[in-house]
Amino acid sequence: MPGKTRSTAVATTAPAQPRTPKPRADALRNRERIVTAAREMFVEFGPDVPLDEVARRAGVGNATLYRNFPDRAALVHEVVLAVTSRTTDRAEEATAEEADPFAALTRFVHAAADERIGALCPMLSGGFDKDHPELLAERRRLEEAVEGLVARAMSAGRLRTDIAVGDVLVALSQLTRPLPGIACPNIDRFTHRHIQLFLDGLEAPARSVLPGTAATLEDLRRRA
Amino acid sequence: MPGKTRSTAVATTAPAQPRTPKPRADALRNRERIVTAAREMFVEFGPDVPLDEVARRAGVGNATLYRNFPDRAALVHEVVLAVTSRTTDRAEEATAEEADPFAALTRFVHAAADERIGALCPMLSGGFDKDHPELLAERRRLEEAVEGLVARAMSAGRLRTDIAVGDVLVALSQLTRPLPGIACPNIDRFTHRHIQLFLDGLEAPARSVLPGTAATLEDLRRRA
Amino acid sequence: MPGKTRSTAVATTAPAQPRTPKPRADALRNRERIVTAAREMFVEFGPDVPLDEVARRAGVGNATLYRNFPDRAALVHEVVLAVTSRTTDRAEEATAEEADPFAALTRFVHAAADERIGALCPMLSGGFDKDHPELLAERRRLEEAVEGLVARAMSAGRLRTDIAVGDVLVALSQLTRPLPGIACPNIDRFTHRHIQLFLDGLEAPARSVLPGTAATLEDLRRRA
Amino acid sequence: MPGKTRSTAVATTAPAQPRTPKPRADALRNRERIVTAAREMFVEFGPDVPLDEVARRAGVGNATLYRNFPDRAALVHEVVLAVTSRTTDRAEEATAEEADPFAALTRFVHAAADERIGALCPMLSGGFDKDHPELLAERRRLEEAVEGLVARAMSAGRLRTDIAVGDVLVALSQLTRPLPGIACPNIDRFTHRHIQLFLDGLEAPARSVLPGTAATLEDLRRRA
DNA sequence: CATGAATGAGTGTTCATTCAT
DNA sequence: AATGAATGAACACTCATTCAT
Repeated sequence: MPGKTRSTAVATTAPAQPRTPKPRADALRNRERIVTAAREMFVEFGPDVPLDEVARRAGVGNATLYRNFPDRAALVHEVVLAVTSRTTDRAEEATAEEADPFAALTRFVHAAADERIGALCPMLSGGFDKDHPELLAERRRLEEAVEGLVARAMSAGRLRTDIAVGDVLVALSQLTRPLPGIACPNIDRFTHRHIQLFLDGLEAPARSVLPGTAATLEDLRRRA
Repeated sequence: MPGKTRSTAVATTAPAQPRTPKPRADALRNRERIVTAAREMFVEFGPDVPLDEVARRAGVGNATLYRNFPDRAALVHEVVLAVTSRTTDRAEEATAEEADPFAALTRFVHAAADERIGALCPMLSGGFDKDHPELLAERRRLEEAVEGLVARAMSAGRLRTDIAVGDVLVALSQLTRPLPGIACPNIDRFTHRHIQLFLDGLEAPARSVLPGTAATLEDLRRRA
Repeated sequence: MPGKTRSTAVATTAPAQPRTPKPRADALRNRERIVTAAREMFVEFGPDVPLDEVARRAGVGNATLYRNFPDRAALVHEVVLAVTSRTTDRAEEATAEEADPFAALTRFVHAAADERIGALCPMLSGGFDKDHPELLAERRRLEEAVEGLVARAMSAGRLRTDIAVGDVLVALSQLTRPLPGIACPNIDRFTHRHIQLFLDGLEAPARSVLPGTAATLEDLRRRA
Repeated sequence: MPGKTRSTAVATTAPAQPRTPKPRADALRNRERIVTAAREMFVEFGPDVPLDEVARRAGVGNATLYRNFPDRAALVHEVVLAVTSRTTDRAEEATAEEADPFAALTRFVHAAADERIGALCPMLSGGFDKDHPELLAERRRLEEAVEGLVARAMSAGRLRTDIAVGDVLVALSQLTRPLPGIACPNIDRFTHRHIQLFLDGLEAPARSVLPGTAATLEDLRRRA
């Protein structure tokens, strides 16, 4: 069921709240522009970009940004949510549209790179709540989707069996992680190569014995 | 000839220099402590740590740090140099001490991870001179050493032939790149797994056709 | 046409500029207060006063100062512009209102002292662009005005002919130059005496042969 | 009796002090070099030059400077003393060697400019004791010498009678005051012209009525 | 509701002065 | 006695966040 992209975060707690009269069209557009600008700039310059710059790129005043996201953590939260959601969409698409299980995994991995999943890494640093329920839910949705891809590929005997979804997602994130201040087009030239090499290493039969133990996404959260 | 670690930049090679009277023991020790502290903290918190914190960790006043390194760029420069040098040493050790070519490469890659080669990535962002002659020389030394490892493994038919030294070093750096604000021991639990998966993907015979073209270290420099 | 005081640099000449929406009243007032405070403090303590102190005297936060003037040079620039402009106004007033040519020059010279023209001297030292077009234009306006005063006095045979406008302005600036850290009222007690002595020396007929050659304002700029 | 230059400040209180064994030749030379360097750099860059730079120009370590002059005030004190003393020497020379009283005054004034008497102005700002007995004595010596020049020129009817020694010295100092950061040779091209104009204004008969009252050097001290 | 302006706290860097060799 | 190194306090400037229009 692909394409089930999350809607705005604040909107949906109770649908029948008379005190939030009307989310005014342009206000929503502003909010969206801010998130988009933030995602781009976090990718390009790291998660420490001056928020005033984000506001400028979004074409709004800085105070508008702060009205929508009370502090940097809130904005990071939203961007993480958005990237996770879009990545999950890619996983679901790959699941739905690729017949071959390993081809599905491969397609997802490269698509996730294009979604800048690597940008999540540096964003997880700062003091923002990685255990926020909303985030947890989204992460679980992602994990489930990728879990499906992994399980199917394993069942088909195409994937080595000593790895888990956490391994895929962490390595993938690291390999696609942007270098702050570096224009992205250039780095892409290499990342898809490296992702592919990594995929080749994931393929069955295993060519080595891996140290440590396979990782889930929750392991990752606990790492912090 | 392993272990040829670079000594400090200022250290006089010729003892008979009348104009550099005496490099005073404690001053050198201080300089060394600063570089060490900086390396640790750059790895742990990223290259934007307050220099005052670095000074505190090194146990010196902030001005002492500035006496030795006029600005942040100079300190980053020195740390990059140090990490590069130590990594090269590991490459030379592996070359000298491992008979099997692929085992040598494997040993080097894991050793480089322990040297935190990934810490170089975020350090390359800021405004510091990536083309400094000293750095260039050291980078060339590293490239040559790894080039040797790669060539030998290829000749032995153990390494796929559509990759180059740049692919190894970039992917390696990315995979071992620290998450700012995250204690390292935890991350290590995973990185060596992922490095190994990547190595498995490098092994001959190639399991896929790679997109793009193989990369040298100079390609990387030019990416910026 | 006296009294044509320069207005603020940003002030829009054409009222129909859609992209500079509204110069907000209080912001302009703040800007003006900063310039005034800076002028006073530069005169009193020299051009090296902590900008935080200037901000405090202006009754604004330091960041407000930096918002209006990105660095010290920008603030100096504005103050130099203001002092030059006000001095020019005095010259034009004297020209317009005094019938006797030498009386006009005399009046201007004493008025320029009261405008603290001497404060310009120390401000010309630091690294700020003395050739900025805006400054150049204003300096030319001043030079022209004083040139008029000098020429008229010379034509009337009241001024010795071996001097030029640069001599007047430089000597005047030097004689009225403030002593950093000294309250101004005291120094005034003497400066007008010395200015007068200098004027007496300027009067025709010349009582000596001057060394060197007469100076224009551009000579002065080139001195730096 | 010209040439009676003051000897070093600290040396001569009592010649037979057993606890100050021997002022070691090189130590004295160092002290002298420091004062000379300081005089030059105060003139060239103002009295705020980093003392480390002064030490470097003097060719000694910074600590040597601090051994001789416990703080900046002490160094300024010494330089003021030296300049005052040398200026006095010029006054005494002019008195002794010039027959014509006004020629003597003229010669002195130009000579004082060459001694950079103007450098005293900015040095009087900082927190240093202008009433130090040593300084007071030297200032009195200068005042007496110039008083003599002025009195003689007045008696001869060559000097207007509504001025005093303070007027001469203050205006002279101001007119020859260096612009920090500006090479001196250039400024000289103008100063001697302006001094001459001022002298012409001093000449009898007076061409105007001066405001305020004539000033002594002690008036100047009190200004602060 | 949206904005530009204001703010204070934080960081990089310099310098006068003291300390250890 | 002389030196290079060390230090903390000061200042310039930036940025997240709040306020007034």
